[in-house]
Amino acid sequence: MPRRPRASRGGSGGEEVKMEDFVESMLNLGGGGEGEESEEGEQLPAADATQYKSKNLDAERRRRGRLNTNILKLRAVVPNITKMSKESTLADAIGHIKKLQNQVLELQSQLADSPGEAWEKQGSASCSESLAPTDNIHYQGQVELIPLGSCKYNLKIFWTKRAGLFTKVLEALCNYNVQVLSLNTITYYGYAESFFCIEVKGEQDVVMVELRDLLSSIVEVPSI
Amino acid sequence: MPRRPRASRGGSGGEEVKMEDFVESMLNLGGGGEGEESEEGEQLPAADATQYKSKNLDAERRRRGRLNTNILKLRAVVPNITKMSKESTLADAIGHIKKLQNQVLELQSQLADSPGEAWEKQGSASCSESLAPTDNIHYQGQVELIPLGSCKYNLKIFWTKRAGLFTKVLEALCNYNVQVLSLNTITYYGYAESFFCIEVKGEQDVVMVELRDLLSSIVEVPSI
DNA sequence: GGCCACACGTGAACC
DNA sequence: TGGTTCACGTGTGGC
Repeated sequence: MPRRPRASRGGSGGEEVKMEDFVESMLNLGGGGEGEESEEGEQLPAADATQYKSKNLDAERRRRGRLNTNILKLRAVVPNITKMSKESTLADAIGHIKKLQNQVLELQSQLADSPGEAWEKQGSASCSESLAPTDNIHYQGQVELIPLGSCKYNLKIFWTKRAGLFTKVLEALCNYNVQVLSLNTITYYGYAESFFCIEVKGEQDVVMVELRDLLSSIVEVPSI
Repeated sequence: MPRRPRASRGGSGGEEVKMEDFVESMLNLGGGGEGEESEEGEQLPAADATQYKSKNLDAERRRRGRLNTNILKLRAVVPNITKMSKESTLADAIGHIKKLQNQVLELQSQLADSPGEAWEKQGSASCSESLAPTDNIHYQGQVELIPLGSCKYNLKIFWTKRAGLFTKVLEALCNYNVQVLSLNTITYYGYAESFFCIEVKGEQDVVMVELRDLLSSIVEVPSI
């Protein structure tokens, strides 16, 4: 029963070919080499010796091909692959995403020239320029999250006042198990700017970027 | 043939459970429901009617479980998932990794370019300083609730800063379905005073006094 | 020969 | 209704 030949996993003899959707090319065998291995024909008493392909045989083949192609592409963008297997490829991708997100956060904080100790000293005058570091994502820097120390962050939010908006921000902070160490809010006509000094307890891992994006989606002006 | 039930993909009725290696828990069925469907026993002429589990049945089950767990974890760290499917999850992860890498590159270049340029970036400058404390406010009525109009109140809270205290206040406000219209907080060494302008939605009935008492019990100093 | 990772075909559930 | 996605059990090749 000639199965599809395996793609010679790297393992010890690391080949590291620039494999790019070559799986698709492997699927081009069409309907050529079919109709053999006539054994145990039991399902239907039709005269043909073939296996009565089960309605979605090639569709499933194609789906598997696409999935494997995506895994290969994923393996191509992740720098350090530990083991040449699907499972570890996914695990490495997860770790890489987390590392990249933390790196972005750290770089943004460095770029924002955060006067960290001035803010941590609660009570002293604090002056900050809320600047949009990069208009990288769709929101224009209305939320900034700047790491301070171990689990502490400065959180700056600039918004236009709307009904129930601050409540949603509070709910988001509650849901992410965030302790608010201090908060300063200034409000002027129609606008408000809040400066949180927050602390997170457990594995903050990557959830801080999630929290930042969530807050951004909350305070961003609704698309007119 | 009772297969494993499917995990009710999000799609329209999005549930968004915090799924974390719940796949592993689903794999704990062990070797319980086996031994049925005795049809076409052709492989070995043993007397038992069971299917002669092919030596690596549960190993394969475990492998599938690990792989699905990793896909779920991957879906957890990627912010915007388009479709709740394995293939698009991997595709989104690939796109997200590429975007993050470009973002890191851009941030690094911006950081390396001119360190003093951050001040010239666009953005509304804001400056806030906390007031000098007039250290004569020792009123033990730490919570004041002043009705303003229909459903609006002024809420003044004075407290000594403690860990997690403000979070509890926020939770209390959330639980009482309170909309925060505006908030000003001033903090000085060890103390903070917050001025909420809040609004309650539905039948506020008597709950406002409940809320005030709850807040008082939260912010009151622990009896030494 | 056991273990591990994989590809395969298939029934079933969901649009 | 098909089309699509999924889990399942199994065969097989490489350590």
